[in-house]
Amino acid sequence: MANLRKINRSLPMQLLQARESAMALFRPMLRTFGLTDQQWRVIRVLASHNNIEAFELSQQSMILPPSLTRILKNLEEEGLVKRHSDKQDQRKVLISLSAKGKRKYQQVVPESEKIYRSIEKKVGKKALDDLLKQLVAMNSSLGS
Amino acid sequence: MANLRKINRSLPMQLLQARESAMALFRPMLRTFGLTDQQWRVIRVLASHNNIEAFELSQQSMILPPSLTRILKNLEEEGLVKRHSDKQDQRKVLISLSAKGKRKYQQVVPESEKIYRSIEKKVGKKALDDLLKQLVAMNSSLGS
DNA sequence: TAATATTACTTAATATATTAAATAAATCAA
DNA sequence: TTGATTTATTTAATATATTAAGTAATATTA
Repeated sequence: MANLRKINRSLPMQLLQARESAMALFRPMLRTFGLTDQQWRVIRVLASHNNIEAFELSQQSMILPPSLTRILKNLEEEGLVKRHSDKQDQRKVLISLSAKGKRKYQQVVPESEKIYRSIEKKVGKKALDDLLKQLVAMNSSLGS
Repeated sequence: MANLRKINRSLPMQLLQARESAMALFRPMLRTFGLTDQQWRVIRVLASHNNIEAFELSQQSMILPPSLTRILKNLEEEGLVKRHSDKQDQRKVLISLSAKGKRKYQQVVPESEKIYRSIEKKVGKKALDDLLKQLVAMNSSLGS
């Protein structure tokens, strides 16, 4: 049967595998803090914004709005985030980290940095920087 | 508050975004064939193996066994794949494409190639080749 | 300004992801 | 050869992904 390019030369597949390789190093640490990958993405974005709109948060954390709705509900129940409705525009929901959420973030940061540095060590700092640059370039040329 | 590296310099985040940028180009085409991303990954692996073990298929398609179980169940109900149990080792399940599955694959291949070439054009063939090489290198140095 | 359209989010329905536990067949060790 | 262990897969439970449809508030326009 005529074949498509070998799967190991498929860009989306290699990206998926690369992401898995990387996340596999972070995941056990996140789990010890009781966080899923997605929850950590959300908390991380929130840590650099006080009061961000749900739509913005959705974009920056790469989580679609319906998923975000449930993730925020769970994070709110755990007391890590707070939701307020925008006074100017009652359709909008503004989200921020609670004090507890900020503490959680501060706890995770150094562990995350450790792992990031171990990746830099394995892959090589230059190779990693190059890769990041290429990914950024590709993302912009694919019009993300 | 002390911050982690900017999220746009995070490797896992860039990989996620890059994959999304790429898949966004394939997804509408796959949907016109009634296929999810994962179903297509499975079919694609099956197309280059006649009779593959579930575990091997899981590895090559980057889908964990519990997800694969359901995906195969759905593909089987649609008549695209067949399952047999291994005569030598009754624990194993061997999977293959049906004639209908092969036809589906043959229909998708040229459309997929078109999209791949359009990506090559946007990103540049050399840049794309370099990126793939770096991803392969990273995957092996992270011991995937 | 009333009808329409748009925006921002949520709900619903189905598919997949993740972790743990269960099952059944094969292998190993005493 | 039997009992314990390992292997290959499935089931279960909960979380997230995706698409479509729904809701309420805001903006537009005739």
